Amino acid sequence: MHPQAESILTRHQLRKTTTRGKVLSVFLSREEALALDDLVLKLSELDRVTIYRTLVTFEEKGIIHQAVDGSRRTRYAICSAGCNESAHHDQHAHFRCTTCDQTTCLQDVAIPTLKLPEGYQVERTHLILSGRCNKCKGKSND
Amino acid sequence: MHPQAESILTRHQLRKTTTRGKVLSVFLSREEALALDDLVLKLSELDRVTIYRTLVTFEEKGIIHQAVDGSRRTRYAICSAGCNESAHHDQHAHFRCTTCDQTTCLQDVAIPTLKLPEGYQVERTHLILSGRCNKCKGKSND
DNA sequence: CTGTGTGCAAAGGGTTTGCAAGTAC
DNA sequence: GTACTTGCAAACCCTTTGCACACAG
Repeated sequence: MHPQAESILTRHQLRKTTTRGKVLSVFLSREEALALDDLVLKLSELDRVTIYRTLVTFEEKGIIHQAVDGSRRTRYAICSAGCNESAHHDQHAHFRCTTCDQTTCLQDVAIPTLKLPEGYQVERTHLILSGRCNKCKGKSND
Repeated sequence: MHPQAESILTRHQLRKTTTRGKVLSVFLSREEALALDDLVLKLSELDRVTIYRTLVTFEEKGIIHQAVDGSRRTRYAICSAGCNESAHHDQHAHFRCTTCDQTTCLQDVAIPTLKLPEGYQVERTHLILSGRCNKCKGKSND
């Protein structure tokens, strides 16, 4: 198992299983928000539901968090060092390509501080840009 | 039929049916982004699929647009005067209450202009605040 | 009268749960 | 050995499509 993956599992008091190691490695290797299907595709030897439950566990432990991207699928991104079960530091925007349906973390686009309206207790903020990514720019609209 | 609803249907060259009148009235009466279920609940005399298709038609004509809110349901909000089939002016944030699952249009919270990263062709921007609304603030976490 | 709209039935796509066998510790 | 994990089957929720009847223009 990837040493970084192992250390994450230890830190969060989770058993070091092959499945968890593999799922974590995928998250560690890319700056993308991944949907269940993405993982199933990359880890075809694993059962879909097992991956699903691994994601649920990781989310509960604060290892990953959901990244709202305006698509129908639930996507997850790995938490930064500052995240834990109760608080997440994911204050950057996400870009969703409507052509290839890939969601990228835009680490450089911070979510600006907003004048919050009264009467709302805001817990999370999501900033989503959607359109076409570099790869899909040239493609036709079909 | 609500005169404003009638004028909207005329303007978009749609037949003035009872269903469309009723659906439009609901949108005109509130500053909320509505999911199919919300409409089915309020218009229980109408068929679910009929309402669904009405929403599809309205969206195609640029009468309503989808409001991304991070929930599983597709929600729609009525377009402002400046909207049409191809361009939407929905540059305000949305607040989603994770307790009552209601989504409000925050007309006063404009989406700030962002320094867009290179290589992305951005078409739409969504800003979502989630947490608890005024009504749900006091409620327990269960 | 003709083409659009509506209702009912059923299929699709993604997520979630139940249960028994397998594995970390 | 025991509690946690995994795999397979199936339920669920919401959205979408097919088809026949109803209605606006």
